Amino acid sequence: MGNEVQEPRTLNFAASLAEDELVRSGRDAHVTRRALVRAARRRFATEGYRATTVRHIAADAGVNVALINRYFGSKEGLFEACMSRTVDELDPNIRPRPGSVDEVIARLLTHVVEGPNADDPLQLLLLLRSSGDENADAIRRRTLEHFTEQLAAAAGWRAEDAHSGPILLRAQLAIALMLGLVMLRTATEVQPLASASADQLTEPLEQVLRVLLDTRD
Amino acid sequence: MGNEVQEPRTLNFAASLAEDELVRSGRDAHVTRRALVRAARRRFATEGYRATTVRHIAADAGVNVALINRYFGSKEGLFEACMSRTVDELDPNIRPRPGSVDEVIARLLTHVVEGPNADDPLQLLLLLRSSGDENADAIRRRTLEHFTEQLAAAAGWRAEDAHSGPILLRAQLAIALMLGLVMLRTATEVQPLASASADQLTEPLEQVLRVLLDTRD
Amino acid sequence: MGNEVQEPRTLNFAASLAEDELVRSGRDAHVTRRALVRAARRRFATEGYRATTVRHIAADAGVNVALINRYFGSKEGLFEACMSRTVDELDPNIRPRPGSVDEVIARLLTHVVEGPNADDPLQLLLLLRSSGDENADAIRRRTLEHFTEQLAAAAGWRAEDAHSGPILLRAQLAIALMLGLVMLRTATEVQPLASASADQLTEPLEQVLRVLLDTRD
Amino acid sequence: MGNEVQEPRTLNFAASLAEDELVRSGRDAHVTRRALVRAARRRFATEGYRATTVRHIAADAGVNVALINRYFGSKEGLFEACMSRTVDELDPNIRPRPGSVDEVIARLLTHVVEGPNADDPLQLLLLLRSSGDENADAIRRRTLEHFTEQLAAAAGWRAEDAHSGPILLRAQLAIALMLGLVMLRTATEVQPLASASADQLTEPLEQVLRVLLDTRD
DNA sequence: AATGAATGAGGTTTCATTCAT
DNA sequence: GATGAATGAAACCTCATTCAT
Repeated sequence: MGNEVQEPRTLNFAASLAEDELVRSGRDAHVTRRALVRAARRRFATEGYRATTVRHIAADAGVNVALINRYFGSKEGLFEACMSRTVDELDPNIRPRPGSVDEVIARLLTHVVEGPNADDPLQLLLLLRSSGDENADAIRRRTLEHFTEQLAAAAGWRAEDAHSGPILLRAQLAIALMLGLVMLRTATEVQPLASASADQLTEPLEQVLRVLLDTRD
Repeated sequence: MGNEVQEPRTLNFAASLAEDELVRSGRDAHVTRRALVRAARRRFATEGYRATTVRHIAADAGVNVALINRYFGSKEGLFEACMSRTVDELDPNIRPRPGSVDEVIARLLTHVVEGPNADDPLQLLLLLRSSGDENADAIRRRTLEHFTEQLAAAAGWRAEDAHSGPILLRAQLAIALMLGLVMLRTATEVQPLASASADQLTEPLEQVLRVLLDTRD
Repeated sequence: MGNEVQEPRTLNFAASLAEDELVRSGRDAHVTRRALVRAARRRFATEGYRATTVRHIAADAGVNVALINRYFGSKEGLFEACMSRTVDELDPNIRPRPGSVDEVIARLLTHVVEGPNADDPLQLLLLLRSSGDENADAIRRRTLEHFTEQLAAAAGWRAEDAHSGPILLRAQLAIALMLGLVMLRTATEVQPLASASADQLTEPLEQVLRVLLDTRD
Repeated sequence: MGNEVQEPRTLNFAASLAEDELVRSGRDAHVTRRALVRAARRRFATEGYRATTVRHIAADAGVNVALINRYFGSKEGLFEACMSRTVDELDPNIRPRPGSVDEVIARLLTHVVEGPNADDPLQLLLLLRSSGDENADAIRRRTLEHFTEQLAAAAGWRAEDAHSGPILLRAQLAIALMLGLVMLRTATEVQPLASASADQLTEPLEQVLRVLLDTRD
């Protein structure tokens, strides 16, 4: 009564959670935690930290609000948890593996424009969202810089090579492009980008990324 | 824990306002309004709509909080005013003028990386910040799309030419890059991008923008 | 801008002020004071003290808000002035004059249901409105009691006659009826009372008042 | 001067609440809601909507202010709840039952001057208080008109009888009298009405009501 | 382990009032 | 004498959090 939680306009948060996490049988701390993190990540990424209320998150996850404090101590604690999990999931994807620059670019594109998991691009957005929490923000910044180095490394950057400085910057520009792209597609939903297909995006993006990252002559 | 309004760590908002606006002579509505819009734009752009409090804005501008409501009706009204002013100032800069694509690119770079006015890049960020206010958000989206078309037009796009669809998308990718870039430099302040000089950025950016926008064979 | 004063739904306050008081030539303290009191009385009577804002009053009177404080010290001071003026204007009307009870009743009816001046009934309402101001409220109560005694006197009440106590009570019931009537007609605007004509009201009211006040056997 | 919230001088709000509602056992939403409605009704009725602050209501009820919003959404929501409850409690009392006009009059008198529950008369006052809330005000007016018809029906009024129009008006005059009476006794507390006993009031009131409502020749 | 009631801090806004011009 | 800018107090409301069950 006078208490309803108004739903956002464009994303149905709860609906997109895996069913086994939303419809929980009742008492399983582990499952509850995961459901909360998942719900929180979507909200934080798309709406920002301050605009996200813990009640929304709890409602999305289908659990009681008080559990957020019980499990994560505070809203900021939950944000940190989201960030850490994002980092954990991101890390294996960006680790430079044997393979040419082309392969790195392909992996990046997959993650950003045609991820099988719809949450993949959202994880990137989380790296832009500040919570004001010192700890989380430190993680956030460190992750972005780490990400930059990984990408640069795949493009031939060597920390000990003073000459390769520009590569770092170029890698970061690539990241800037990806972040801007996801932002416009997901949070801002501006056309025609928001409804562009993976096919339409692949060509120009590949071109740009190659210009930035491919240093072979 | 968690609830105090923390002062931003990296930007000294009030200090960076033009002195003639901070040290206000006293009673001049016009000056006060401008001081408020300036202060608000910085806050909104760097911290987002929700995280920004009217008290902070007023403090930055050196005036009483109530004046925000007096002059702009509400926080949302102030946001709209910021947006409108941004649109007004942005528009002449992005209008396609006689000149090659190169010139457009040059103007864009100037605005983003070496603007004489330190607030220039911030204006772009406003275009990413949602306020929840229907009106302002509509303006925001429309501006982004208008911006896209202007940029595309400079690159040879013609609305009536069905074949030039991809150009629109490419122009928007250029915008995504610019927005991501400003975001990382200004709000996130990630290294090495945040402290990169205009010189360092110009070359790779020019290259990328030309790949995206220059359709001459 | 964002500053408009919204007008009430049913009464056009400013419009009903005498023209010579609204369209003031400029600088005449006396006229300004009267315009303010008139405007204030309407607002206070119909909307209550707290719901009335000094800005509305000033707008109705067509003068600057600050003048209220200049002339009356405060909102409460203005309320007191309204009350006093109401008392002054009411007093001669209720003074028992030579004549039978019938005449008193006739005068009362005239004042309440067919006053030539549309503001007459409103003055009564003011006697119900509390401002929280000690002074004004004392005046208010005293006036009501004085009013009661005057009416009772006309009906044959003598202060020194212990037996005539009930007459006082009956007179006050008559006042209660008048106040309730004006309230329902003016502030609440409930049908069919609000749109009943003087003709329709006269008969039943006369009957009731005679029952209450006419003690002749 | 002027701005402090002054405590009412004559009614001790909290003290007059039933003890079981003030000394709340602790955590029972149902009890809390009722305590809030009770406290609110007293304040709204005696001081009016605008002059009543939610803090006062919460203090009277002995609970935290935020609960008003939790349970009723807003101050206006609480007002609506008060109104609805008043309507519900009033309705059975005014429904015309088999019996003569005399009986209706007796019931009315009981409610107004010798109600076993001291809050009974206050409920009537709520019908006079406007909140500015469209919804509540519509209910308010409708209730008054419904009340009029019920009373008129008991006095022989038939909707389909064109000749009985005056009865409606007479019934409404009876209501006006009751409202004015309660107003003067409760909110204004003017003497001698305020301290008159039920006995003293019964005779004149009965007389008047019979004149208004008894249409038997 | 989980729930829902309750709290307190802080946000936006309104408004009477005072200050300069 | 009059105006409009500016102020500070307080009102309503939201929300993260804690308390009892």
